[in-house]
Amino acid sequence: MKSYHHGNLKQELIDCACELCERDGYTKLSIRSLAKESGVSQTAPYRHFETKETLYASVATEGFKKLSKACHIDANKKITKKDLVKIGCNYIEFGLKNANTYDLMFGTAVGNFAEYPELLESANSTYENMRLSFSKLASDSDEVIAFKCITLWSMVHGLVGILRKVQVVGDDFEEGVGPISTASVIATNLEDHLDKVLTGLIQN
Amino acid sequence: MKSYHHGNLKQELIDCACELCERDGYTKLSIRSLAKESGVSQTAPYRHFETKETLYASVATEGFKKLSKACHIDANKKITKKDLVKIGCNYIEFGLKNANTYDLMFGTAVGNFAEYPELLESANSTYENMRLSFSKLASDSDEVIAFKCITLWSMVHGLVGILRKVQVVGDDFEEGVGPISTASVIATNLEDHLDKVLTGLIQN
DNA sequence: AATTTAATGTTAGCAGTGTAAACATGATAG
DNA sequence: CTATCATGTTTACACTGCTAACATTAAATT
Repeated sequence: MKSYHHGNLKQELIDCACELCERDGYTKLSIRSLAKESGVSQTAPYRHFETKETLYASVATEGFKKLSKACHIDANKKITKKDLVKIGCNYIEFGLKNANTYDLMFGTAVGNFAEYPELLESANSTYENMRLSFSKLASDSDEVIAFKCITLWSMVHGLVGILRKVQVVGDDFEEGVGPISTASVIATNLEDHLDKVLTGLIQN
Repeated sequence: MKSYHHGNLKQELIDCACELCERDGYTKLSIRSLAKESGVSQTAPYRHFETKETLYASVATEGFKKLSKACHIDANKKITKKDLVKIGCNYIEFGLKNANTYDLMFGTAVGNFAEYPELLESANSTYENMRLSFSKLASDSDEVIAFKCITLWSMVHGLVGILRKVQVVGDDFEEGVGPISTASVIATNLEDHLDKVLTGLIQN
């Protein structure tokens, strides 16, 4: 004897969308199938999400919260280079393990973050977290800190993209020198790799 | 008096798709609208592209050819660090100026490159180009060369992603330290930035 | 040269999508 | 108790990818 009003539809839709997005990719997600999954009429979701993009924004927001948590470091203790390497590793791990959600967060599915305050907030806070960690590593100027932060971010972001893509590019054309084996070497030695690059970054 | 057979439909569809993809993003592209644009019936494209993904693959292939050209360096002359910086800059410029096509090339729209030989070929050749340039810079082992190549690639790939994304994240929350202004500093000093990172990379 | 075959195009139609409009229900505020 | 408003439903439209059956014409075979 189900009641006319669902009671918790919005949250249930978001949760369900997060799962399906991660499982099948956001392109496979449809509002209608989502509604059916929650046992509700096809257009019920529109009472909670103006458009599909709004739903995407909610999923992306959840994603940034998780990413933020994965890259968070205890603010009290002293920060070392090793900690930043850890942050980078955790970031990459998140990107690889939540690849489909990551696409939603950094792709073009959500056009303008500014239209979704919660998304903007969660994305900015992810950045701010990383920035704070850098600020505790050395007594650089704010500009230098921000610069290093963006550099690390683009580095790990790029690695997520390339490590994923390379799996899909097919076999190596030369033994041990092709992109796949090289990428897998990097992937299995992520810490070393990030350490090297960070060392160069920090000392300049 | 148009004839029943178009004569050059496949190429015209690809050209048109490339334009529309770049203008509106590949998600806005539909086979039907593409057919209409070429003055042909809705299902005519299916004689040349098994599925929409096949069409995507063709557009992506064109993209890699252009990227390859943009990152190509005369094989005869001696290669210096400056040349590699130039390659990186050209890569990033391509990614920013052809953002929507770039999404198609590096996103998940085309699942498995191996299913599309031409795409695989053009993507691998882009990598191979970059690898060759590195091999002429110093007498490293093949493994080291490949490693440096993947590292540069992921670096510039990441910068493309972050530089684009940051435009969308909204205003800085602190004067001059937010991601936007920092990213724009990097963007307007790309050469310096890449030079710094490459220096660290090459010397280790 | 005539005829078969294969490539390329069309028509009709299915199942699925996002979304808007009009209406129904029921929780809550007055 | 009643009016309001958030939430859900029904219906409908225009669009999509794609398939099957059929039409036309270019190319290959006899």
